[in-house]
Amino acid sequence: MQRQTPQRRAVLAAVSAAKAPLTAEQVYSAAVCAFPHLALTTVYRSLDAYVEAGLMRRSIYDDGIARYEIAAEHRHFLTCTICKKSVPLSVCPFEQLEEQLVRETGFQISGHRMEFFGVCPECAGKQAQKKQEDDE
Amino acid sequence: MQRQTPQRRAVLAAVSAAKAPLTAEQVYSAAVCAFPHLALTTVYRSLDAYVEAGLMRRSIYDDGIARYEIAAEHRHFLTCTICKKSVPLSVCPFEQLEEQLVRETGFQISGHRMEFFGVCPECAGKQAQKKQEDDE
DNA sequence: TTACTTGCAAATGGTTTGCAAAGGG
DNA sequence: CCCTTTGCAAACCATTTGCAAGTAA
Repeated sequence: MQRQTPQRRAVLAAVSAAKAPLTAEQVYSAAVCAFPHLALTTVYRSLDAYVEAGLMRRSIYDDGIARYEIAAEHRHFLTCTICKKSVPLSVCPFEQLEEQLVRETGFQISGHRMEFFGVCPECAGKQAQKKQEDDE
Repeated sequence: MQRQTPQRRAVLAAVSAAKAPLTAEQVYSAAVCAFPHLALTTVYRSLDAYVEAGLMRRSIYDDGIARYEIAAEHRHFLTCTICKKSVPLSVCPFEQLEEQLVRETGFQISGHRMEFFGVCPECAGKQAQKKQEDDE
């Protein structure tokens, strides 16, 4: 993270504006409006630079695709295993647990990730509907 | 998961014997001894079949590579961000939190994943040592 | 017998890298 | 000016897929 460029500003703006973690492709789509000549490669390198600088966090989801978000925004999500929709959670009850882990393992804990998986109300409704149709 | 084959038995045995989640490559290495003509593709397909059947769980780590483990073994890990070593945790204090999430979101929760990141005692020691050398 | 499985080889696709040109400080 | 950054194209590499031959039930 040594230099400011319009490309990096566009990338940062895109990630900052998002209300959920974005894929590199999504960042590209959002940033290309602000900087039309942008290359996807540059998005990857800018994101890496921001992660390296500690400004963003990178998580690889179960689909194998990485998402990026502002590091300061410490959030957890509840993800529907059917439609992949994510609901951000407000709670993060782990400070206490982290202290305990430090005592037990000697690690200097720098972060954590937690994700719940399940079926959201809409998908559950559709499944029930489908099952009923199949039974007829 | 419709048929039993020596290949699948070898794959299941490898994952069962492991004390930590394995990559497909690692499963292959372990299973090839029991079944020398095994193909990596077959390992992937067998693992998929077991995951589909609910017998195994698949998680993609931050290096982008998937690990497989027996689904019944519900465990969390503490991972060193420097040497990547993982320490399995004994605790899983989330049943209560899951209930709360069901009430708040209406999701039918089927699972979760939680991972802590930090620096293990050895890496911290090496870092301190290196810093001291740099200062001289 | 007859689907399901396997092995091989090739394709896929998100991500990374080499290199010459562009541009920030 | 120097060194980082960019864009393009090509490489990477874990994983997936097509297909013909093999095999469990």
